[in-house]
Amino acid sequence: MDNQQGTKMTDMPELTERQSLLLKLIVREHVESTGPVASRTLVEKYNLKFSPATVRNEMAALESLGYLTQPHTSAGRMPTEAGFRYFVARLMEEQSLPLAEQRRIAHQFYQARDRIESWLPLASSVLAQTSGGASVVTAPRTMQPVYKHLELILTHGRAILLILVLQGGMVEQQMLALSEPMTQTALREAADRLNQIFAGLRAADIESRIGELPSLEADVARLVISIMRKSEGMPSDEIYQHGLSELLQEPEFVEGDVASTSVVRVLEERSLLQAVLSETLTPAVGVGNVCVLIGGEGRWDELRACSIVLTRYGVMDYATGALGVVGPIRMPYGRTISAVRFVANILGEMVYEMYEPGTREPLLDFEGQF
Amino acid sequence: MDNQQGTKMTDMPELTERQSLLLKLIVREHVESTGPVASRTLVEKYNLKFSPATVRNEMAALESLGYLTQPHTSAGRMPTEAGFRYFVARLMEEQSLPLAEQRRIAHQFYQARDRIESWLPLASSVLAQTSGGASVVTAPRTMQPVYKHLELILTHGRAILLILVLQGGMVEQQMLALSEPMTQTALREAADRLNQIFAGLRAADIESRIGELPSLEADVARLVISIMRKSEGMPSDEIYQHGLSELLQEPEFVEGDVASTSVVRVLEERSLLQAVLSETLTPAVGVGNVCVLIGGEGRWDELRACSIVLTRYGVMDYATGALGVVGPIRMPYGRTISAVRFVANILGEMVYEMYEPGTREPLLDFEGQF
DNA sequence: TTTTAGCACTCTATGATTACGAGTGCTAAA
DNA sequence: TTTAGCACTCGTAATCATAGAGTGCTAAAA
Repeated sequence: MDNQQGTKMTDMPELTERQSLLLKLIVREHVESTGPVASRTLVEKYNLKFSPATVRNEMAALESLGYLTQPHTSAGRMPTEAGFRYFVARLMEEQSLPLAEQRRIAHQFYQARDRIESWLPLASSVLAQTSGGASVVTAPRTMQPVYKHLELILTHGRAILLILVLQGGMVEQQMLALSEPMTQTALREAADRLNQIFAGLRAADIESRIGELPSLEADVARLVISIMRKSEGMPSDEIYQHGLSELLQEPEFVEGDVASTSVVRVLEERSLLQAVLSETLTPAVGVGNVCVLIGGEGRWDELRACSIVLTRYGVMDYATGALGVVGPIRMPYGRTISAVRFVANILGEMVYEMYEPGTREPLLDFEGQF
Repeated sequence: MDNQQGTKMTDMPELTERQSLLLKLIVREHVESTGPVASRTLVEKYNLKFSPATVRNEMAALESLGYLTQPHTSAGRMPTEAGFRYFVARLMEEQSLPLAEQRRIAHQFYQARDRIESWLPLASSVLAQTSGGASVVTAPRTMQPVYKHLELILTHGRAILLILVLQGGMVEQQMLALSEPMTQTALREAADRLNQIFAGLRAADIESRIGELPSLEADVARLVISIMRKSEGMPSDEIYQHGLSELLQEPEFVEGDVASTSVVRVLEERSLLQAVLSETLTPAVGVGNVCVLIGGEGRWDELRACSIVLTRYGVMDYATGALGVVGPIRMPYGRTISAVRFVANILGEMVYEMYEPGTREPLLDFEGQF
């Protein structure tokens, strides 16, 4: 199970069992306390069978392996990014959400089932609350968009508003300018003709039939194709987020320093966010697979101070979006990963019902649950 | 000209000419320097005809009127919120944007004219850059929405996706559940019938004709009415913002304190933001009127640390949105107000062209300018 | 060979003390 | 009414001493 990305497992030296235990405890303790953790504290708090001195020796070993650091000579140790990575890859056990919380969340989604437009904001707010970090949710996009309906609306002289409805109810709109003025009636007829020909087709199919069309329709068709193509590659730019203010209260961000500013910038600058989302998710991991980026992984400077837990949701090869949590590097990964996976599953289920309804057993039987 | 809201002008005691001058200079200086300003500094920097001692006397007077404060006994004075309010209402002169900047901005909008979906993000980013604060732009909403086109898409059993296109190209979507299953063809026919009857009508008109319809169509029509009604009152929940990270770098927010957190929360919590936007804008000020909220005006706790410069844009009684800048109380109001007004004008122009094209002289002749 | 007790050492955090300087308020004279 | 002069206040920065937390090392114990 390779839920790490960009880090080869083989890079990681083996640890003895005791070292593993200690690293695990140090991470746990550090996540709780925020600060460096001391040998004595560990021994006392976890009733270890060996002495602080032994712990110190092991700590020194873990430090020379690059998994721990000291802020200064006479402080305790805290995990490095590599330490967290090792932890996530090898030591962490997933902490699934308490059943009561799962039910509460499922119930919220159940109640929102008819209001499509509220799905993503809900997912975002649930994720933020559950994880304590800032959540990010992108709208699902079809990998192979299917034409459903086109609407052409005259706005001004030769200016037209084009509204394209794709299978699954996604709506894209764009303006275009005609080479010569037309009446609304003529436009309507043109749209109807295109709708008859193109309904149910993909971009490639439409392209192959452009030759048959008169020039106006052909122009429109080309625009339609470009819109459909655009949605193939990138994640949607419809992005929902929540919980930034809570995130900024985390001790590592109160410094008002470069750290916090860069996090805000990541969440604000959509292009940057999209880059992270898409580059991470392109090497498609399977459904249910969650991807963890720790400290920007050396690739994103703005993320140096934080970690991201990400996954795709939706129906693979059909319509997927991304969904994740941004938090401090010192993050309760086990819990966050569960939360992300859980919300992704519910949301995926709802999207699935929407696309190819009633053909598979739901992961979560909403109706049965209440 | 009453561009202040919620503060009666008559509350404001008269100031002597010299006091006005000093308040003006103190505000200007404080905005520049961030800190309290000293009597000596003022005299030297602005070559005043009177001595620091005189300035101190006047300052004491202004302080007892409530327009100035001292952080501590031996510091200079800085304006209070009331001081800023007086400044904005009486002393400030608007500083219109440099012509070059106006041109640059107009050019950007001109280039984006065909991509409707980029208008608001562009407005938002321009506003943030120009003002140095965080910008907020809501999508325009029609006060009296006009039905244009309806689309019913079968998704699953009795579940339907309803897409409603309003005049001006606004698109609303919602799910609904039918009482009994139907085919896509039947739905299409129903939608076509409704489209024929309702095209060009308002909610009230539609309501009066519900009686004529068979039950399915009547159900759908009721939903359509509720959607149209919803858009009458509140500002759109489609909100664009930009520049938060820059705002958080302002000295009053680097403290990572309550102040900065509450600002982030305001911008994040849409319901709160909508409350501010709508309550402020309901007592409709005329086009071109800009509204200034200083320090939350005692009504919004979360805004205590900041000011908002807001205006409506669009076509009154037809389709309007809100647009504004959130910044520190210590804000260059003259400049910000100009920026807000300028962007609102351009955006209003574009919306106008879209709604009722070619019938009035454009405020900004895009094409002529390049 | 591994573990551990003991101790010296290092570094930070905290508080007290001091000195400095910026800016005012007041008074008395112009 | 204005202003020069001066005492006074208060915050900031620097310096210093101290306490305490935690380690690293050494030598003894297991």
